Amino acid sequence: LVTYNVIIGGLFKAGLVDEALELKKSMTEKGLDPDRFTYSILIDGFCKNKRSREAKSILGEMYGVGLNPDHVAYTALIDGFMKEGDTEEAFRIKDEMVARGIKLNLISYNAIIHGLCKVGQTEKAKDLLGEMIAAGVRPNTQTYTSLIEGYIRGNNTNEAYEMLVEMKERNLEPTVYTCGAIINGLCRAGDLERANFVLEKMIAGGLKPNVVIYTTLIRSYVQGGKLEEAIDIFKAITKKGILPDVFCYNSLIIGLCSAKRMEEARAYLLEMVERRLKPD
RNA sequence: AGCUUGACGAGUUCUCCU
Repeated sequence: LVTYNVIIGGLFKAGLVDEALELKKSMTEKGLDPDRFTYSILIDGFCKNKRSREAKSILGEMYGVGLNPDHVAYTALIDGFMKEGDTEEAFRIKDEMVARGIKLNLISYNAIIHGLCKVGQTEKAKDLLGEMIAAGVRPNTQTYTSLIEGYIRGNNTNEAYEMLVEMKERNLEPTVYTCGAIINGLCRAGDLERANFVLEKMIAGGLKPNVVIYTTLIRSYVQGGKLEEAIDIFKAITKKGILPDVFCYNSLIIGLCSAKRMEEARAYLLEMVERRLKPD
């Protein structure tokens, strides 16, 4: 049974939905009944393949065979609808879950909060933060990072800062992700000065900026027409041993191309191929 | 030394600026 579950999960991850369902059918034919894990894998599998509707019908099937979906099954489904942008349906599932006496945990709340922040409903996400705290579920760094990102994307710097403060009050330390979200927000607001300030702060605080952070800055310099600075960062990080990824190369190449510096752009293209990166 | 069948795992590029 465990073997089947693992393989079904693997097929879903590879996008082979039909094959996964085939395998589920054949296990039933062999007299092996899918268990609660199998069903959660199916639900999550459909969701990850953007087929949350079908995932929901699996939930019905579970009840049909007398298995009670647990918080994992419900959370997977909620996350699926959230990722498809159907927040209404996600909330209906959440209500159903609560009505059946299943409590939301940290992961469930994070899925909802992250989804809301992504679609710009950060205020509603903040309400859920309140709800989870009231329910005795402790938010973690990831919870606050989602909220900070949401506020910063909505140009609500004050609220974003407020979240950062609240996070620290709970003894939660910002991570590279948190700083990345903040730097990205500042860059998009055109405030490179403060973005660099945050960068300094994070280094001073013992966090190591990664390619993602530097790509954010490179892109921002490129957009601001400061191509030389962008190239400098690129060279500096390569020297530090940080390997530029496709995103990073693309950002720089875009800058060079718009400045009609095609020779250099071509050189970077060759360099990325040499590094076994696949230009997209 | 081994994150050991299932859920959030978060931040960065482009698609001619909608």
